[in-house]
Amino acid sequence: MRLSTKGRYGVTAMIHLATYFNKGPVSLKDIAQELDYSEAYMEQLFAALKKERLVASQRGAKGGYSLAKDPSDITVGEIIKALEGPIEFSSCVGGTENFKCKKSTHCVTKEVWEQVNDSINNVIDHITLGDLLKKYDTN
Amino acid sequence: MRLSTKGRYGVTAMIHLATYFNKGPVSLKDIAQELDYSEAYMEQLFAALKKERLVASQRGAKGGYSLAKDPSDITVGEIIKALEGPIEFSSCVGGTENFKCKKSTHCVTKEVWEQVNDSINNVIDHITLGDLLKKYDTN
DNA sequence: GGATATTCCGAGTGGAATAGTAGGGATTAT
DNA sequence: ATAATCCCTACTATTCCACTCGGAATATCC
Repeated sequence: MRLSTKGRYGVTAMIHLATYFNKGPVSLKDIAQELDYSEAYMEQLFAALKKERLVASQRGAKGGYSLAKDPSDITVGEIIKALEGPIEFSSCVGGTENFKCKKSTHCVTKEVWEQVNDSINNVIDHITLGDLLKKYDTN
Repeated sequence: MRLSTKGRYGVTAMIHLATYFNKGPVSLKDIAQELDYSEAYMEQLFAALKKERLVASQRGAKGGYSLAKDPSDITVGEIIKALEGPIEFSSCVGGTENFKCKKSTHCVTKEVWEQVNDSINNVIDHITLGDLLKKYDTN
C-alpha cells in the first residue's frame, strides 16, 4: 500500500520547478540530472502534468517546462492525481464496482474506506507547492 | 494507489468472525463460502492474522478460527497492518531508504508523506470491529 | 483406531502493473 | 542549417498480486 514512483518523482520534480518560477523554462534534461531520475521516464510524467495544465511547455532549443500557475495555486493532491489517478484506499467506494452486499458486511467496510480516502485527500489537497517552498527556503 | 485485496478481504472476514464471537470456531470453508472468497487464499491471510494474535485457531474436525480478543479490542488498523505491513503512502519515511537529500527537496516532500501516513493511521487505528458490529446490527 | 474434517506449511504460477527503454518526429532558438 | 528540446508510440524487464496445489499435522467422531 504505497504511492508509486510517479507520485513521488512528480511532486519532487514540481518542487524543483517551483524554485525556478518566473525564471523561464527548465529542460527535462536538467530536471532529470538534478534529481537523478531517468529523463525518458520523466517525459511521460510531464506529459500527464501538462494534460492537467499544471505545467506549460516551451519547445525547441532553450525550451523546457515551467509551472502553469503560481506555486501557491498548485496542490500536492493535484500533482498526485494527475499522475496516478484518483486516490482510492480501497474499492467499493463511489459505486463503480458491482459488489455483493447481501450481508451488508461490505457496506459497513465501505464507510471505513471512505473515511480513509477523505482523510488522505484532506491532507494532500491542502498542501500547495507554495507551502513547501517556504519550508524549503528556510532550511 | 489502493489497498490490495488482502486488506479488504481481511477486514470483511474479521467482521464476519466478530458476529460469531464466543460462539465457537468458524471454519475457513464456511467463511470462504459465505463471503465468496477462495478458501486456499484465505488460509494465507489467516496465517498472518494468527501470527499477530488477532485470531486463535482450533485444528481438526469442528475446528476453525475465532477472534482472539473482544471485537472492541481489535482495530481495523491492526488487521490491515497484519496483512499488508505498515502503512506507507510513500517512502523516505522512517529513514530506511538511503535517499539523496543534498538539495533538501526530498526532505520537504518527506513531511508531506508523513502527514498523509499519520492521517491514515489516525483513521484506521480508531475504528474497532466493535464499532463496525454496532452499525452492522442496526442495518 | 480408522475415516473425516480441519488447520498448517511451502512452493509454484499466470496475469497485471510498475518502472522504465528505445526510436523517431515536430518545433524552435541561434 | 543545426542543435536542442518537447512530443508520441511502442516495447521490455522486473516485480507484485491473487491465487492454486500438494501434502503433512492434528483433532473429532463413530
